[in-house]
Amino acid sequence: MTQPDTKQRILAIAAELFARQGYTGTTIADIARELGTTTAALYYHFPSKAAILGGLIAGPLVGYTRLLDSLQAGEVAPEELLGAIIDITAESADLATIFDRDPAALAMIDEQLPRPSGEMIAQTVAALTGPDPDHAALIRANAALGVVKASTLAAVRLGGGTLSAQDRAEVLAVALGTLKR
Amino acid sequence: MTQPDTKQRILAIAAELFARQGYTGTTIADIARELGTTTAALYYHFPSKAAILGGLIAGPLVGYTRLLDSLQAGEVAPEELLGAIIDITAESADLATIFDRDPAALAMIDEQLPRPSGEMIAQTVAALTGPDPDHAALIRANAALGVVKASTLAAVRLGGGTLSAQDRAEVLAVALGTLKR
DNA sequence: GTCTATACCCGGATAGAC
DNA sequence: GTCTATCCGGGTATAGAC
Repeated sequence: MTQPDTKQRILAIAAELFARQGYTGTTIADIARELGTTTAALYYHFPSKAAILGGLIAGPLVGYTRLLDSLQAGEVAPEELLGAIIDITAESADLATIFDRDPAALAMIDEQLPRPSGEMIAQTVAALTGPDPDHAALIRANAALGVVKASTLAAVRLGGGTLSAQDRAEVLAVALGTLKR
Repeated sequence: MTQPDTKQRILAIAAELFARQGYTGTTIADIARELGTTTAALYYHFPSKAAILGGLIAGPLVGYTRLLDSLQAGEVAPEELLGAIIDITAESADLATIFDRDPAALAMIDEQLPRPSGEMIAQTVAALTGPDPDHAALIRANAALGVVKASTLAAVRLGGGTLSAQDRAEVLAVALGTLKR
């Protein structure tokens, strides 16, 4: 009930501004203004701008990492995998938008990640294609991820910030459809 | 046969660097270094960095504008429309990547466009859904465009820079599949 | 924890000689 | 058409008082 601490407020403000204006397009001064303080005050809570972004991804990242680890363990049905990615995307739509739109931001924190982002994507594609994929299989796996990203974000926008169960089912059905010939 | 004039070389270099590092992530100095001159020399050929980007889009833009105008005229089958977009995307894959990844770049030249980019996209979606679309139709139209973007670029990458007829057919089939329930 | 003030750097752009 | 030199603005980050 109490006012969330300053650190959390900063993260909330940053999430919104980064999503709206992009990471590089948002200045420390922008965040400070919204926060009602000066830029110097920000540096008491975070050592750098990159650290703020790092604080934003920390949460969703563990979820996605866990998901990828479960791929290692055994077979995961595409339905389950895509569904999970849809949920992660919807829950952190702001964040997905940031990285979708600002590769510089991604490059900036790529080294801080447990695994480089490119590897995580490759791993996801591999899980969707199965072993020894041909061109068509790769195209379809990429299509499925493209669908998930594009239409989940579109659906969240249409739903005013949330993904309805109906829309989720629709997105999932479409994404699964791309995998089948 | 002769060495392409400097203006064209600059555009070629910029296209590659913008695609690799993003628009904001590429400096005038980067381009000049690759060109083998200084930054000042660049400004003899182009009045600004934005003008270089403007020079890059000029070509593909007329193609896409023509396509949208043909939508106005009469009915265009989704197959034809999506096929055309696939071709435009493949032909200017670098460019597509730039705008895919750097909305700041898009905003920067949005005013120079004959129509704002958002309007062009809305028009494209509308052509795919038909009149009075419901949520599902909108999701599927966005999915189709997401497929076209993501998997055309993936296929071009796989093909070492070109889109084979086979891959084109595959992408188109997948994209069309998302529109049907 | 927050302020004022400022250092520092980097990127875009210009002036003017050659 | 290209150079050297430089300006200018903005953005990150720091120093040190309060």
